[in-house]
Amino acid sequence: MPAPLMPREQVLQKLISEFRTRGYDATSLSNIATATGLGKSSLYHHFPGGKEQMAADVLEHLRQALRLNVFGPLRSVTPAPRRFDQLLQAIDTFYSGGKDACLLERLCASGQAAALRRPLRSTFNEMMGAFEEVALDAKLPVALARARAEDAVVRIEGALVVCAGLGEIGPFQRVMRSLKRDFLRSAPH
Amino acid sequence: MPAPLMPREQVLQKLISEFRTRGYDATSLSNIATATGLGKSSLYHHFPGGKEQMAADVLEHLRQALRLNVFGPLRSVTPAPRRFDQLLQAIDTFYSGGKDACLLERLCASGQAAALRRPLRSTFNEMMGAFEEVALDAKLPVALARARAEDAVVRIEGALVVCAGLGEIGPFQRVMRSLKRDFLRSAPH
DNA sequence: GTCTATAATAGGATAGAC
DNA sequence: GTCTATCCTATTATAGAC
Repeated sequence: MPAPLMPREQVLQKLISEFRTRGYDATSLSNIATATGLGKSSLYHHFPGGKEQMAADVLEHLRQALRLNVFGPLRSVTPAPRRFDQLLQAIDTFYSGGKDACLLERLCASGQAAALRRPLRSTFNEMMGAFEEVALDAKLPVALARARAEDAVVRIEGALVVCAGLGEIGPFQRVMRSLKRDFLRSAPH
Repeated sequence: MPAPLMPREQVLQKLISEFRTRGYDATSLSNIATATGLGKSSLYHHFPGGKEQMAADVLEHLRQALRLNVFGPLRSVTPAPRRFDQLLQAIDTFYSGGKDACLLERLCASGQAAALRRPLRSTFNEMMGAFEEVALDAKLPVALARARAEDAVVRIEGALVVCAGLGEIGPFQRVMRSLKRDFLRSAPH
């Protein structure tokens, strides 16, 4: 029983990276084998359900990572404006300033979208929930907080798509700046 | 030499429809054969370059369709506000009110993204250009017109992604309403 | 837990008749 | 311009040794 070449955590990271750059359907097991340095049989040891399960596990792992690294700052006792900056900073890092695509979007655009309906839905909801929570903490009225949270996620996802299409990171950076400036404003947007 | 079962225009429509719903990489030639009612060999007659060429041709065709049906209203002599409403209406129809995905986004998320770099880039630019043109016509300052145009496309693309993820059309509809209300406003957003 | 095979299938693509 | 039949390759997936 040889020792693991790579901890599961790291395998999942590689999977996410592959899916984000190539897209889910365009990523073959051979691609994954190369990226991880593992043979196909080893991959089936980790993911008995094959590629389909990789998608599901990777999505679940992403949710945990988001809770830990991105939505985490929200639970602290730091005042809302400071926490919001941390949230934006984490998101900026997460997407490499607009260079990397969103895994959720890649999975939505894949043949697995139907099978991943529920986890996709709740991950998007969690993401919007995180923004809404900070907005509420900053004393924004509930309706406004909810609307702004949805708009923030919409803009982030859209900026990543447009950046991917243009091959530029400008749109993402401008969205981030705009959010930083206006998201918590109590005045009309 | 049998008569064509389906005009090329219609074949391209079916292709677009397949790619939008299943994603490019998840759509097989068999899927396409079924959807069009054509055999694989017939498909290769129309697209000698195979699936790769289908993506390229479909993208080029979309550009034409956008110019004709979506950006078309811009060239008319109708006053800017009226033309903007027409633009939004065309976009709403084009995406079936948020139910259908964006082909551009699907192609960006596919294995063909690299090969389609240029046409993808210029189609996005054309899309933003259309918005910018109406904004300029409504006497918005150039910098503001450009910023709002980018933001409009970002929001539309993002809303479609979020709608796909949630399985709801609410976000898209709210983006459309928001654009209709604020896009041409000369005051600070 | 990883490997080297190998199976089984599906995918993209072509040939040639009509 | 379409069809049937076929080819080739890549892909997912499995078996079994270590």
